[in-house]
Amino acid sequence: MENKVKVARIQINLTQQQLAEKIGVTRQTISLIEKGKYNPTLKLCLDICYSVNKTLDELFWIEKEREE
Amino acid sequence: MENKVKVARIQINLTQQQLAEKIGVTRQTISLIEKGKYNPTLKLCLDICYSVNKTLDELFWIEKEREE
DNA sequence: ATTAATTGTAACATATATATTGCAAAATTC
DNA sequence: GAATTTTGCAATATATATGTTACAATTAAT
Repeated sequence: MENKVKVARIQINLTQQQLAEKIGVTRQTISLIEKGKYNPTLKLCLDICYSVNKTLDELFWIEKEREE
Repeated sequence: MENKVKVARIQINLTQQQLAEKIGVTRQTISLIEKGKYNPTLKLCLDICYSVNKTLDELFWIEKEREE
């Protein structure tokens, strides 16, 4: 579950801890999401988006791999 | 957790059952998501997007309510 | 080089997303 | 309007997202 959370977070100069607090989630959750090891909930994705001023597509969109 | 899944699904003429099968999930899950009673997983959101040819922002984006 | 701050990760607990089955209500079709 | 399809929903079960705590590894600051 790759994404661009880490880049966006660093762009606005937040640590995982600070982002987590802003959202109201634990740092571990942020860490695991950034590492692509979690499949986050839509609500959490939205909260992350709001906190870093990005949209869902900007942070979480993944082009569908072609199926032939 | 409002969204535009139902509209998109009807646009391409699928029943909940058909969409569910296309995605590999149960009809109940689709039903609850359309009703806004579920907070789906990012992976599931993406799979729905792929199945109805929409992006995350198109189906699931919710403008942040202004806080003050 | 040490210290402090940040991040990765593991084990276990809890909350909740999703599955399963079944049936009732609505909507479509004939 | 009866039959069929589609959808809503309830109860229970299972899988997994997230929390909690703690510590190691890495990076930044002094």
